[in-house]
Amino acid sequence: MHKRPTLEDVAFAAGVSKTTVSLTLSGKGINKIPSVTRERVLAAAAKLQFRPHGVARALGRRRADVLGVVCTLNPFVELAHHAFEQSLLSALFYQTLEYGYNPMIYAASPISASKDVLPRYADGRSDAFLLLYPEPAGMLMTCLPEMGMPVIAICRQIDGANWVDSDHTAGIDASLAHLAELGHRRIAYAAPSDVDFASHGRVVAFREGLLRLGLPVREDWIVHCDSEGQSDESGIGRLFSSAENAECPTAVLAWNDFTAGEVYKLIRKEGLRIPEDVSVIGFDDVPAARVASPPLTTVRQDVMLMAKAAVDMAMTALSGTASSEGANCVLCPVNLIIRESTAVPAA
Amino acid sequence: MHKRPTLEDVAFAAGVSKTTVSLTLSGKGINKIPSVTRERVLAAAAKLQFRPHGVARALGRRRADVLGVVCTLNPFVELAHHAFEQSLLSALFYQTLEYGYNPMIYAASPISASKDVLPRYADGRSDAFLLLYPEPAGMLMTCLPEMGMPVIAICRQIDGANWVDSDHTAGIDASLAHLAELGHRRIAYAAPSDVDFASHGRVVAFREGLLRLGLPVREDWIVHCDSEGQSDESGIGRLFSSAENAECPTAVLAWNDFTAGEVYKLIRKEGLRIPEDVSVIGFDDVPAARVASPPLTTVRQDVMLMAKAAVDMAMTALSGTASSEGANCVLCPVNLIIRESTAVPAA
DNA sequence: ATAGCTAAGTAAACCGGTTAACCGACCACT
DNA sequence: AGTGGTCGGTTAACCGGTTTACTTAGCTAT
Repeated sequence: MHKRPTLEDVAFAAGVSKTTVSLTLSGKGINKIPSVTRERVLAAAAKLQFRPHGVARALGRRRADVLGVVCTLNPFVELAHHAFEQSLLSALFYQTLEYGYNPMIYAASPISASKDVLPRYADGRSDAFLLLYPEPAGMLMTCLPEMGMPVIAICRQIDGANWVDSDHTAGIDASLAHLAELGHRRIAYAAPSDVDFASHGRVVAFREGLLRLGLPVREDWIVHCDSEGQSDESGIGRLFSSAENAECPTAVLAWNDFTAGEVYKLIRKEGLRIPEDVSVIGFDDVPAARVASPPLTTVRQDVMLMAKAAVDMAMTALSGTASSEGANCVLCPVNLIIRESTAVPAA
Repeated sequence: MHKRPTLEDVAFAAGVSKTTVSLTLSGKGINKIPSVTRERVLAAAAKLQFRPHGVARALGRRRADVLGVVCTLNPFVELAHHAFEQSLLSALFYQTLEYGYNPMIYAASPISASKDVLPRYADGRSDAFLLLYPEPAGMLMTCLPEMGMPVIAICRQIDGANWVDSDHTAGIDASLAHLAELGHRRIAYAAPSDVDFASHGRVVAFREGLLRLGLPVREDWIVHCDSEGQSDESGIGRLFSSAENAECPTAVLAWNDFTAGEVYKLIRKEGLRIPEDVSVIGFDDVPAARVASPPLTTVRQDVMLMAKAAVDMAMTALSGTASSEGANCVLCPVNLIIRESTAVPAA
């Protein structure tokens, strides 16, 4: 465990200068360093077990070969809520490594609210940033680009910025089309209470989709649905406790698979069956969707595709062709995975 | 987007030397720099929006404040298989960030087989490494410590090394005790075919646990069970196709929750019900276990606890107190989560 | 008066690479 | 003989911090 050898040690051992060693090992000296010297250097490097020091390298090249990945890591929220985000993270890691870069994790909120922590981000240790679910007007989305840091927003569409997202509208449309084809005409939407009904893409798409199908949009059927307990009053149970059965929805689109799980519970609490009485469709296609009972029909987001798009985008931005000025956007296709939570509605 | 200010710029603006600025900003100059100078420096730094360059800092201090996390990221394996690993990763990230360190991701196999990529690891960009499921005799486990890199093995108990793992034996014992209490006496074990029955802790604990309970160990009831399709011949189905019903197991311990899902399918293929005919217990408690049908009784590994132990261990190793020589080991407690996949066996 | 100490700060080396600029030798050509 | 070009390197600056060793002024103690 003696001190690690440096470029200079190798240079001395090979009887050449640091420059020659650097050029040889980096491959930049091709057609400048004759092979006889090359061999000498290589032999010396091998004998000393030389390994370039990554930090020094990064400093000299002004490039770290690292992609920052900013995400929310909250220990108080059940990990189950984050199954999709975790899959996406894994996919991002995979794609980043494919390019020979290493992903480095940064925490998003609530720290990012403070201006003091920004130095921890744009400090040269990462060449670009991938932001998962960034606040559109947040510190990071505004400050990092200002400092010349390429930034890619993931799962959030931000005007004027680079972003990658799934085509939520297509997913909702496919869900509605599937339900319509089965014969459903009374369709509700359930989302957690922190989702803004007025603005979010999925809810907007839901309304527009209904209209396009010639179905009425009932605002009282767009409801909040949180984890068990607090959902009774404002929640979904009310939809099905209507006196006249003809007034109940026959299908529910859920915000995501986790919400769909809550919907399952609440529907059953009303004594109804899935899918005989009510059909349910989720979003994301997390692993649990497949093993739910009944297996959940859901819109699958292709995390590997999204990850590849995001990392590609970062690499393009880093390659520094001036074209990197215009914002790049990618809307990834989604797939409706039809399982057993959807069926023809009861007569 | 003009060039980022450096220490020297701040020094010039404040009319002092680089050293003074560095000392002031790092806090090391306390009781050396009078507050009047301090204020001048701070004001200059604020005006210029100075942010120390992390890479330069790391080079100078010979410490990067980064923890390397080495894990397997294989795009060809369904992400569903990795739910537990993903949760553990998230927990590791969280705990690492808590210490003001950033996690950096490295790929494990199959790359790690080659000696050429080691430079990418021990190159000064990470101060220590957390290895998820490392090969006990692999390149990383042997080489990194040799180079003076602290290494923590996670989910794998390696002699002479630092490691953190769950108490698998306790988990198996709790499972067996639960089944025994319900009245089960014929218990099988199912694991994927890449698990070595002879050596792995869980299987060993299974055998020993049966003996301790006075139950017979039937090697033909310790079976392989892979994803659908290839499991028919060597698999679990055979256990239940025995002519005499009295010869069938009444309960199955599964390698993990994913395997338990396969077991569910195969048991049902034989026309048996869970838990009425056969009880099933998993391991890990991934999100899907809760929503399975029936909800799976399983041994929960406390990922946050494991992560904290691992990161603590890394920090201790980095703090450099000589005591870091002896290997540290932590066996984390687990909890049997009793749901609805276990019941009294049929008479 | 002078050695000795402290407070306040600085110069310069250092970390370990990358890279721009330069240099000497040798050869070819005019 | 002089000019220019290529080959095969080298020197030294640089990246942006940290840290060691040293300085200088002012004060005290003897």
